[in-house]
Amino acid sequence: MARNIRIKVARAEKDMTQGELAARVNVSRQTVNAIEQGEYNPTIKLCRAICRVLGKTLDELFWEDDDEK
Amino acid sequence: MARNIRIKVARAEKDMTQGELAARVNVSRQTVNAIEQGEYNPTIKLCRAICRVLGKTLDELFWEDDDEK
DNA sequence: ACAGTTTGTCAAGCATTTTTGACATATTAT
DNA sequence: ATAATATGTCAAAAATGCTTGACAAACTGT
Repeated sequence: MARNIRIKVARAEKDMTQGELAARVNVSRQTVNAIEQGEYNPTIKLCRAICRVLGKTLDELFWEDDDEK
Repeated sequence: MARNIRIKVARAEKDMTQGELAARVNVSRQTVNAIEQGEYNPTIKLCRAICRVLGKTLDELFWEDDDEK
């Protein structure tokens, strides 16, 4: 699964740590880390929450052209 | 959780049944039905697969302004 | 009215996300 | 160099997406 560098960048733009983002979207820090590392697929609900906090759209943060898997 | 009428519409535009869409994205028909009924949150991977088959973007099919939850 | 297809729904079980707690490494500032 | 914060990672358990099989209700065409 692909690492999601875009979340990391968007987080940097907001000067936010993984822990802060995790708190804002009500998940554990490990979950945010795992998503950035591309270790598993979050639910659409969590993706939307992350987008709202980071001020981005689903397409900007979570679209991928290549069929994973 | 909100019913997703947009998938139903996009499916109709492609003249595709729930069963056909399910086969194309490798999930069960019940899963597609449950998503349209808004009964649970699919993973982002499944959302992307649905978007590719229906020729839509994540924002078009899966964005929601109101915080569900 | 009838047959065939599509959709909605239920329940039990399997698969994977997510949590919790913990620890090592990396980074930043003093 | 030291302390403090941030990140990466592991393992076991909890939560929830998803499957399978089945059946009723709704829709379509003949």
